Amino acid sequence: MVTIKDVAREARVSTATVSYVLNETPGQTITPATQQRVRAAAASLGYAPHGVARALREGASRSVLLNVGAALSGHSLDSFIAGMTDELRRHGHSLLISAGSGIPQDAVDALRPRGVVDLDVLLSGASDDHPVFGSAGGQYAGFALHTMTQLTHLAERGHRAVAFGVPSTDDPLAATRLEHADRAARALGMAPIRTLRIDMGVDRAARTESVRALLSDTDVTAVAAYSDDVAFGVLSAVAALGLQVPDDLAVIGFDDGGHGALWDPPLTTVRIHAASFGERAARFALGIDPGIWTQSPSEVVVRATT
Amino acid sequence: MVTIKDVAREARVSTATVSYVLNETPGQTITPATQQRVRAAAASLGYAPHGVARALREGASRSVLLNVGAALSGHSLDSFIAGMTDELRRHGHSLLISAGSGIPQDAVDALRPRGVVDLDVLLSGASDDHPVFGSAGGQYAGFALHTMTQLTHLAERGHRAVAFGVPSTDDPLAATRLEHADRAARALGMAPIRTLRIDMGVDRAARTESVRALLSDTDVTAVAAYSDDVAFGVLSAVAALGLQVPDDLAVIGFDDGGHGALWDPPLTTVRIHAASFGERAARFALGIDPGIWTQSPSEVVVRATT
DNA sequence: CTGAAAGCGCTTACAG
DNA sequence: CTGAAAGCGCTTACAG
Repeated sequence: MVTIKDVAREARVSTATVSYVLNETPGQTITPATQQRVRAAAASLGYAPHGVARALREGASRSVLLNVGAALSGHSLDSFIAGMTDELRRHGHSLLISAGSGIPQDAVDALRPRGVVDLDVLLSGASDDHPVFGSAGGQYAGFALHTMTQLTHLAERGHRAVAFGVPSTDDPLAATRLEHADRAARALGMAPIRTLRIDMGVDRAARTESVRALLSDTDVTAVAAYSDDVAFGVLSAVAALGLQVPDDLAVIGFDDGGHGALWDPPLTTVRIHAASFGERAARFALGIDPGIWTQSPSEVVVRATT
Repeated sequence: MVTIKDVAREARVSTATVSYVLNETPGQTITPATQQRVRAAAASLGYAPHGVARALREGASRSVLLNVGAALSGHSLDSFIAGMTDELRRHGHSLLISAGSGIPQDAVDALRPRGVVDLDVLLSGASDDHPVFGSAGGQYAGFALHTMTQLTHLAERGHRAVAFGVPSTDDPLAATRLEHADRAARALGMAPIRTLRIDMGVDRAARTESVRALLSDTDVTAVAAYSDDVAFGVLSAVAALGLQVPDDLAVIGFDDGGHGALWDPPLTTVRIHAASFGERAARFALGIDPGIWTQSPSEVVVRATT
């Protein structure tokens, strides 16, 4: 491998000069001729700085660690990661990813990332004024904001009594999401939210019974689902009951996975602009101002179930 | 932060001794009493080795870079990553992930991973005898093997003329997968595979027409789909045609995403044991023998569409 | 049985 | 305007 010493020898300068030129260190006064020689030497030798040596010297590697957490599911993750990767690369950094509960200390010790972000923490939206996930000056952050998008659509269609559909299996995020929904419903002047638990297995009968009970026991006219998958479960139950969507019950999914368009009827859902979140997360981790939102963080994809 | 020097001072030994003890360097002869002192000092100070310094000295960091590639979709990725992470951790390594086409050189320069794996390359299954993805002594590797699982199921149900359903949008993996399917069909004594292109947007009419044409122009009795999503598209077209699954046309998905169980009728599909692949990929990257398969790499989840 | 020292490849005060 | 040197925190021949 070629090191800074090789470049220095080739350009007939010291390693310090090579470092100054290649890093464009401010406040230096290297003559253009020397700079030229250094750059030419670096290029001809194919020099690439040794990131680990640099990290040792600087105290941190040019990387950011993202923990995607255990709670995660949903289709926006891919684009979140893509957005974060792109923005990080623009600043000369790489993305490291871990998956589990909490930031893995061994990875931090091994790679010394410059920044760290834990999606589990961010997505729970504990802090409404978070620089990454907060709306521009608004009251809702992260998933709370997207849930607001979801419920607002229902409110605009005239629904006043709504249920939030969650998987009947334990999901660590379900309780948080339910809170978001209830808060959004109240803010929109709706009745307190109901909970609809949907069996996500092959037990169609259980799903059908849950929806039947909801319809007969309450005056709920719409279901906001935890995910597109939960929405599919509700949809199949409504069909099994011989009822119509959206007339007998409106349904809206969450975190558009694309296949909602294939369902019959095609599923209305919330599309999360996760790439923007990823970019903001990257800037936040690097200590750069994320700036103001240039687009809405989420929007409703209207298809046929509302 | 606490360094090896601090531990050495606390234990009243040199840094070399600390290193030997903590790394259990073979061929050393440190007295149990000294070892005891060193370990106690390290524990009481909460010492954790500085991975970057170690990486500089050793020439590589204790990490492996996984590029998940552009071609990727499918639900087995999460468990692949989880499996790889777990196995790596068992060997004291961390997983770095990038997403794009090809291994990002800047990340390699920055982190100097000990190993590198490119999923795009592995999944195309170019090499049948690959230590990670090859079947135990068999002829099929990676996705080729799973496609074999998929087609074998159809053959066992008596199907002789089969179509492979791909998204009509360009997908870099589609051509490769189609080859796998054709190869599997021939090996199973079936007719050469047909191609069924499925529009994945809201254009239900296009999907219906594709399936209608397939049924009227050929003697195909079953569709092996590129993904569960493609299978859903076929299913909705069959329903729109007023036909029955599996009697008029059998359908099998690929890479079980769970929501196939919610469809009506529930989708038969192929479950890929991706965590095992992840573990093997980790061992391969570290230069450890992956060993023989302890379970089949993929299996058919029989539900109601075949 | 244990310690002093070199060196991995950089960056950055400091000297001239 | 540029160079010699220290130092980031480790590991590992080598000496004793």
